[in-house]
Parts: sequence; C-alpha cells; structure tokens
Amino acid sequence: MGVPTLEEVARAAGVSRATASRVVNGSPTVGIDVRQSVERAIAQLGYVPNRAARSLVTRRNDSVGVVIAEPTGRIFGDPFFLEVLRGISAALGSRQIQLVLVMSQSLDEERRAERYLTGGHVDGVILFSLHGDDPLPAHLQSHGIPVVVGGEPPRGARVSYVDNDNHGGAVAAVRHLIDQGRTQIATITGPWDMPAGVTRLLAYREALRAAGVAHDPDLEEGGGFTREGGRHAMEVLLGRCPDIDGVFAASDLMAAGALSTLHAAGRRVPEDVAVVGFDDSILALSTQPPLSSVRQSMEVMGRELVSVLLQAIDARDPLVRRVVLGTELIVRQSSGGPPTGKS
Amino acid sequence: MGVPTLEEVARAAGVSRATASRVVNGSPTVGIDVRQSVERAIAQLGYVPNRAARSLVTRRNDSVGVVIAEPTGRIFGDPFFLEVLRGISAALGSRQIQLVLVMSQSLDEERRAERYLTGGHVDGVILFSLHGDDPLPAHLQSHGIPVVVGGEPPRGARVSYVDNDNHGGAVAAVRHLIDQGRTQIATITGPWDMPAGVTRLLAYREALRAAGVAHDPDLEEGGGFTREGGRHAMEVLLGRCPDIDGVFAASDLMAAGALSTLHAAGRRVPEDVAVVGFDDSILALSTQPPLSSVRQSMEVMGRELVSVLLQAIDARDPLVRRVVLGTELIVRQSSGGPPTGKS
DNA sequence: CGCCGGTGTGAGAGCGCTCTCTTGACGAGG
DNA sequence: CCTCGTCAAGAGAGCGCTCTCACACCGGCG
Repeated sequence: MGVPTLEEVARAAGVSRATASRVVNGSPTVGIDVRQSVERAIAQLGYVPNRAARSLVTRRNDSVGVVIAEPTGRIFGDPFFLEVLRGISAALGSRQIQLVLVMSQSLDEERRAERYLTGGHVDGVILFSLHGDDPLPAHLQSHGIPVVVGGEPPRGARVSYVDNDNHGGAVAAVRHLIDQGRTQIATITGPWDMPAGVTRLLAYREALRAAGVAHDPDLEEGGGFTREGGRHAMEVLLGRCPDIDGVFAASDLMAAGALSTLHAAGRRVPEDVAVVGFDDSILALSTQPPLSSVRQSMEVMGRELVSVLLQAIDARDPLVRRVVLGTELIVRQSSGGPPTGKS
Repeated sequence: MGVPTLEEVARAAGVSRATASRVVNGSPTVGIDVRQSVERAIAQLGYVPNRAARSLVTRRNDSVGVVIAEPTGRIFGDPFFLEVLRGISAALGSRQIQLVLVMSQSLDEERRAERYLTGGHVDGVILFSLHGDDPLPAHLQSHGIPVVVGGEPPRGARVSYVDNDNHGGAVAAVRHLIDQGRTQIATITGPWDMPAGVTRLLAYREALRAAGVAHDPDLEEGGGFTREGGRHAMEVLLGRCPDIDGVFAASDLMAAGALSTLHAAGRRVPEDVAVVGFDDSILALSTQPPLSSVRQSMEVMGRELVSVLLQAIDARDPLVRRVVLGTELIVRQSSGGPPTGKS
C-alpha cells in the first residue's frame, strides 16, 4: 500500500529510523549485520527515498537546471544541442542528480524561469546560447547559485564556462584552405553579439596574417548563423570579390547556404571555390558536396559542464573555472577531400 | 538572509501562517484587505514557495518526466525532437510544472530511470521513441503513474498517445508522386519494430492500391531510419528495378541518403526520379535539390502531449486518450516543385 | 575496581508547508 | 437579550526525512 517510508523499513529491520537512514546514506558507523538486515528490508519493500522530504532538511535539491534561453531559434535548428544534453544527462544520471530543462523563448517565460531558478529549486545552473550582454549569469550568481556557461560567456562576465576551442578550430580551417593553395579566402561570420562568432572571425584574421596575407574587409560578411544569412552573405561576397576561391563559414548552416549560392552562380565546389564550415553537424554530410567542417564533441562538452558545475557546488566557492575542449578539422569533398566521404 | 519562509511572510503581514498559505494558493475565503497585505509582504520579501515542503504534504511533485529511451541514437540525429521539447516546455511552464529530462542510453541507465520514475518523483511521464514491445509504459502504469506516448505506441499497448497522422501524410506523399505521372514508385521503409515506420509503409501500399497499381515487393526496401540505410536501400532498389521513377522515403534522413545514391548513379532528381521524404526536418532544405517532405508540427505535438498528460493526472482515471495531429505535404524541387524552394 | 574514550544505536527535534479543526466576530431571527 | 448560522482567521498536527545529541556497551589502563 503506497510507497514505503523509512519508518517502515526500520520497523521491518527491527532498528530505529535513524539507523535505517544511516544505511541508506552509506554511513560507515553501522554494524555489518544491522546493515544487511536493513538492506534486505529495503530490497523487500522496494523502498525509494522520498526526495522532497530529504531535500526539505538537507537544503539540497539534487537537481540542476539546464537553461536554453533562445528566442531567436538558432539552437533549435541545430541538432548539436541534443548531443550536449545527452552528455549532461549521462553525467548527472550517474550521480543521481536530476536534469530540469528550462527553455525560455519569450520575455515572459524568461522571467518565470528566472524566478524559478533563483527560488532555490536547483543546486546549480547550466546556461546555453547566451547573447552579448545577457545579465542572467551574473544575476543567478548574485543569488549564490553556481553557474556554468556552455560556450563562450559574454565578454567580461566573471563566470565559469566550458567552451570548444573556437580559435584553434577556425585557425585550422583557414590554414587548411591556405594549404590547398587558395589565395582569396573569404569568411562568413556569425552575429556580432555572440562570442563564438567573434572568436572565429578573429581567428580567421589571425590565420591569414600568420600566412602573410593582408587583411581585406571586403572578404568578410555576416551571415547571422542562419542558412538564409549564409546564402545572402555569399552573394554579397561574390559581388564584391568575384575571384574568391575559398570560404570559411563560421557554421555549417551558413556554409550550406553559401553552397547553394555558389551552385546557383555556377561555381564548382571545390574546384573553383573550397568551402569549410564549423560544427560538423549532421548537415555537413548531406550537402552536395559533403562539407569539410570543424568537429567538436558535444557530448564531451556536456560531461565537462556537469563536472565543472558539481565542483562549484561542492566547493561552495565563487571560483571561476574555465575548460577549453579541443576541436578537429574533418576534411571532406567541399575543400578537396576524397570523393566518397562516408561518415 | 536566506530564502524567506511562509512563516516570515505571515509575520510581516501580521497574519497566521495558515492565512498566508491561503493567499499563496488563491483560496477565496480571504478578506480583500488581508489578502493585499499578504501579497505586499510576499512581493517585498521576494517569497517563493518551497517546492519540497509543499510536495511533501500534497504528495504532488509538480513535475513530469520526459523520457527518451534511445540506445540506437536515431532521435539524436534528428532535430525534430528539440521542437517537441520546446512545445512541452512551453505548455508545462505556463502551468508551473517542471520538466525533468531523462535520457537513457544503456540498460543500466534505463534501469535507474525506471527506478526514479516509479519512485513517485514525477506526477506523470511522457515517453518517446519506443521500440516494438517496450514494456516501460505498461510497467509505469502498473505503478499508477499516468503515461502518454509521443508517436505511435507499441501495438497492443493500452496507453494514451499523441501521434502525427503518419498514414495520411504517407498517402498524400505517394498520391503526389502518382499525380506527377510516376509509375514505378519505390519506398524506403523504417525499421519493422517502429510503429511509425510500419504505418508509413502500409499507407504507401494503400495509396498505390487505391490508384490501381499492383503491389510489388521489389519496390520496398528497409533503410532503418538512417542516412546510410537510405543510401544502401536506394542502391538495392535501383539494382532490382532500374526504371524506378519515384521514391517515397519514410524519413528525410533516409531520403538524403537515397539522394546521394541517385546522384552517384547519374539519375537526375526530379527529372528521372522524384523523391519525397517525411518529417520536413531541417535536412529537407539542405539537400540538393531541396526535398519534398511531409511536415508535422512537432511543437504542437509537445503541447498536445502535455495537455493529454495533465488531463490524465487531474482525472486520476485509467482512460486511454488518443490524439492524431494533421500533416501537410510540402512540395519542393525533389518532386517537381518550383526551382527556388526558399523556406 | 573505577574511569576513560571509542563505537554502535536510539530518541527526538525540526525542515516549510498544507489542511483540518476550532475559535471568534458579527448580524439576523426568535 | 440570547441563540444560532455564517464566514474569516488561527492553532496545531504531521508529511518523510536528516542530524545532533544522548546513551549503552565494551575493552584497556591506572
């Protein structure tokens, strides 16, 4: 009848509730025989601790919030995010911590989410997809809630984060284009208020400079991290510099857009123009030709995010922790890789 | 100092804790002036009810579990799922119910998930991506936990579900191919243990029969809902029936695979072979040419799932509820739509 | 033989909330 | 004037758990 309580377990094992609790929580000061009889009672009754009662007294929730504040919808078009969630889920699950997903799309929802998060219902928060000067991390921190950001945090924010090596990945991509003998290398950039986009652009410039190529603003155009933006940026670039022979797009989605423009303009890829994207998302395999791209392991990112967050929670310190994950350039046909680029 | 409690609110407002509780929960038996002074105290102190304490006594959790049991990874390659989550999140958020995400990929994780869910930590469960004879829904129900399945449930299971009109969508797709004058229409099917795949296949057959076309098993090949499977299935089909001029793939991912085979085989799409997919996922726009597909609003599905689940929770009955959502055929270039298929 | 520290177990308070039961106030009816 | 019904507000128990403190027991030492 109903869910068994600790009390019932204790009675069945012939001990006090306190001792039963000790067994459940793995206290070392319990006699071996007593422990066993309690464990037997637990198994027999199918006892599961009541989280609510527990967190009422421990003031811990054993749950962390994962926030996707994305009114613009970028992240939704991008399957990479599910992988991060998977990594987070796996890491939390093995620690018996639950994952509370919070997606806010309107200002109204964001307000509600914030009230929820600051209401002490989670032990920590993982934040995604922050734009420019989002005050959310600072706000949560001021309430004493541990926070870690996935991706580069807003500039100047004193907050822990786990990020992919956007810089290294972008440099590798551009250097690869240079190595292919391309000399007119353009870039399609992300929005200016997203740190990842800015970092990739700066890395593009740096890689060119390192190769002794002069910086040409005409070779840079924004694509807003959308397919349509990539398509349009490529048109603009082609109009300004018809002899472009290499393109580094700061996301696969934009690269896919660029590809369709190039196709429409009669440019062959990679013969006339080599293209490299970023993210190595599922898209990279379905473009024609398959897209070279910078791969980042999103599942690893998820695990790292959890690891950093739990450190912060356990340590109870306001330390800022940073983790940068390596990236890898995957060369496919769009930049001269072998014709059959199977997964 | 710390999070304010109801007690403190009551003291600040000069009332008893019971009355403060009444105000918080919107009881009508509170005088207007008392109510206002309590509300003022709440606002001033920034009071947020403690969920743990509340659910300890109400025996409600105000949270529902969303389970993705997907060892095979199909769902992860598919961005459609984030949209469903968005719909679920929005619907739950407006009701102050939290979304606990449970992703189990190994048997071990699944066991843990099941223990968690049956431990009374959630008021209800939304299940996804079930295979053939998954016992999870029945098992949860036997513990008295309301369950609703996203997509078609295992055959024979007595469980509520919300599904897209796979049948209607597939029929529309095949009929469209017929209307285009195609006579050798093949299909690439999903796995046999996934109801959605089976339904789409049956609908394909029915649509052909309705058009007076004889059923030819040589025109059917499984693609396992993966890109590689689609690629391979198309090779097999082409080997068996070289004069295929239409293909209905039961998912966009498989359609994308089929497209690359057709491309490699020198078939023009749509001139030689018209192709239609299913899901209208983000992929459909990035293939060359853009893919005709059957659209289903995943966000609506999410909202409906929540609506059905909350009904079941509130009603406390074991009624089986079914909702089928309409689909829409989106015609793009791959089956003869206009050349520039913008979003 | 008494005292000590260590070790295993029990008793009981209390976390913040809801909800039933009781009390108090007030106006209407006898 | 007293009684009764009605309605707003308070008192208090108790949800299932953790954790501090008290206690009993035991071996070793002076």
